[in-house]
Amino acid sequence: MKWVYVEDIAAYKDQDVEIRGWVYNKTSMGKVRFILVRDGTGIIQATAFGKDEANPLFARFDALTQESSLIVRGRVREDKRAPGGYELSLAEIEIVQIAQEYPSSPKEHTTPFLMEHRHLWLRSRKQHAVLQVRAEVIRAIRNFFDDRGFRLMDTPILTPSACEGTTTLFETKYFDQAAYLSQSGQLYNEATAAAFGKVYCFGPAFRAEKSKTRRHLIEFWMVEPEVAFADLDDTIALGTDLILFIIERVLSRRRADLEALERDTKPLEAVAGPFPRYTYDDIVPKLQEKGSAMKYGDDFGAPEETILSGLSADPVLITHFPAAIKAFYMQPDAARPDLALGVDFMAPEGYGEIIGGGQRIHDLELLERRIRESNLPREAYQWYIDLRKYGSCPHSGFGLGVERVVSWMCGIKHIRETIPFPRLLYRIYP
RNA sequence: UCCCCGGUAGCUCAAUAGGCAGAGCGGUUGGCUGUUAACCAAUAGGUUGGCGGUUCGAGUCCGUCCCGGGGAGCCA
Repeated sequence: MKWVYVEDIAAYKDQDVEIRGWVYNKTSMGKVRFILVRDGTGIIQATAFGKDEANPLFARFDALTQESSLIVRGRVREDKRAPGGYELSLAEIEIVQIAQEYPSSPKEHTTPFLMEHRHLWLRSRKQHAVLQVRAEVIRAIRNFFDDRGFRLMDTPILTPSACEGTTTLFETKYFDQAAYLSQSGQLYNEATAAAFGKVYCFGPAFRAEKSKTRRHLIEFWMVEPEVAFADLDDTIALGTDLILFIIERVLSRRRADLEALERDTKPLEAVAGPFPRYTYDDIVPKLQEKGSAMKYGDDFGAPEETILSGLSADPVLITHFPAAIKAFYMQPDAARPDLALGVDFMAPEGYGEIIGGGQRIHDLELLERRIRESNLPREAYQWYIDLRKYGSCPHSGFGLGVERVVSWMCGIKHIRETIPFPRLLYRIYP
């Protein structure tokens, strides 16, 4: 008998098939029995009628517990009463393992309990839907760059020096020396971009910050493109195209998952581009008008992100930040050297910053000066400085946080549900 | 790191003013031919997060520690 998956079941109407999976739930009415069988791709109801105690089918049915693994065989039948439109008329149950008493029921649970059982929580409908969307977002990102001639250049996770402040880095041993878990592949991207023109890296980033918010993970995934000879406007255009592409893919391919999450898709459908664009100088008075207490020269806090989120149905772009609050490698504006040619993309609906990027310094002397002013160890950056000696050119790129985009697509409140095993400030288990 | 909240049965929660620790779900047993978190009946299930204190008596009050949750700050 053919082993099939629930997501393909419609193709097997009125045929005998085999499904391998787990008991999502079961119920019995005396002479009619139902098993909701979950196989990883979907859930189908298997039904059996009768009350023949000699029939091993019924004895096996009775033995099943929640999340027991099993193989069911039977005929696929169209039935309007069944969710999904199809159910399986049971001919045979083969028990693979009887699950011990399952710690969670299909009823309500608190966040600490669910997080403690994250390895099992993944089996539930909503978590399944979120992670399907995540997989789609990642696939969309890879397709987007691969189809546009970008080369995937993996950057190291173990790095020899602090790229930014050491307080935000995880330190580990590298034989006899110290090493740090990468916060970003960007500096290495600048090297590969000079070798391949258009590159991207895609991997985990680690931050040892004691951030305890719904928008931060200690370990998160980031895609970072870098393009040689591209300026700030080029990188804004690229980021805009990427976001529109991701939304289109999720809407066209994961609509059923968005429905399972009760995500109102209208705000996603409304995102069109080009995205509204403000300079830092323009946006600060606007924020102050709307009640923000920030002063010129401050970075955005949570209240500012909320106001920015409400300005448009599209993501809102902020450019030309004061150089003092941005990273050392940001290219200053030619006309206003106190401003950096950086851009932040703020997602609508309160999902915060999803892209941060900009143009990098390509002038040797300027970069050396900025490294000195930032009190960074010159030796550690020698290779990075070299890039400005040998065929330097203007270049730009950005980083997009995968989990924040997935949160936004799914319309879920907390970023911890957008990755199978979130690393949080007070949680590293499971 | 700071502010706020919480920890009682496997889970979700009750327990007047300090006075016998309970219910629903889940488990088990039985019943029921269309259930979707079924329903009906019965039944088992407890070191009230740890330590110390006040009291005739502490789940409840006090101290302290631990573990979580919400928010702020921090945050290429």
